[in-house]
Amino acid sequence: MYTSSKPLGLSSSSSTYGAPQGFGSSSSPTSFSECLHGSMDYNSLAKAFGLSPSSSSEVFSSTTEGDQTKPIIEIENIPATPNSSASFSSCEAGGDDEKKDQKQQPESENLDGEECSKKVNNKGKKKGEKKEREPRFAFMTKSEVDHLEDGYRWRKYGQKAVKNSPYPRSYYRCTTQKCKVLKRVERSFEDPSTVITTYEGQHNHPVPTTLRGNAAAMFAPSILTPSPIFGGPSNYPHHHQEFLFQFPSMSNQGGGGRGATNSAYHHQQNVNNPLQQYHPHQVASSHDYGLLQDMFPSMFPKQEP
DNA sequence: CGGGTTTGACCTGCGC
DNA sequence: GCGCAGGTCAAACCCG
Repeated sequence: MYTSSKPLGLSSSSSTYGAPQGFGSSSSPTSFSECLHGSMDYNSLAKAFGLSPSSSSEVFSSTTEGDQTKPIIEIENIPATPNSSASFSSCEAGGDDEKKDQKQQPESENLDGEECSKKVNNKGKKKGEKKEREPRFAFMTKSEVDHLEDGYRWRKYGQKAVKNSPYPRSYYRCTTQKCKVLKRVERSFEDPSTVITTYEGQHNHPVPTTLRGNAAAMFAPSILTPSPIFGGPSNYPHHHQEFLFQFPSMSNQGGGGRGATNSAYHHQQNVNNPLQQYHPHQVASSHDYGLLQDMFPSMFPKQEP
């Protein structure tokens, strides 16, 4: 079981987030990647997944036992800092970080030469500048490889051993200039076959088209489009990945709470096409369905009256 | 040679 | 205040 026994401890005080467009404008994004690069703001994401911006870390997960397909995704809500207001406005995000940054500003300005070279952290930072924390969301993926192709190009900038885990955590940042999206990848110590990927921020550019192996085409559309990729050997030319959105508490919105798994959905469904788990006729209330229609029109077609 | 990875050092936040 | 753990930096290294 993939539960919240290992809280990811995500936190966020969002600031500049793109105008909420949601998933469902007429030019509906159809890929997970689009979600990542800013077609969807965090609030919409949170809302769509039944998350409350003011709630603490919520983890939703499940697995389908007894089948080769054991896809898991966790969408986590990243709350604003406890002391800040519940909104995700840019103003409120600034207040908190402001303090941090002043604190983060030692006497480096007086350092010269070699001394300065040791204070690597003070480079390019001036008083009053703040390090903005972007909203994050995380998901778990069954994969044999740590770094999942998501259509974007990433550059690894660090790796750290994780406490209580034999697996290190890797830190990536988008290689596109001016794109500040970060990504952390770690393997679950509870289930080594599960990779936990955390995205922070939104891409401000389209998915690169000239990727090695055309990963963008390979990965992105497959997430939200029911396709043979689920449940079959399939379109993954390079490695094996299994993937599934796990919508939290669709028919019990707000009742789940931290770490509550939507166990009502995670079994007895068509494991060969996990996406069908979330077919509206089966799981979603009308209200949720509306949200889902907005989010994933391809998955939740409009119902004729 | 340019771009990506590795890795040790450093910084910060947080709990005690 | 101290220690720990997470996060970031950047030099060194690797590779195509």
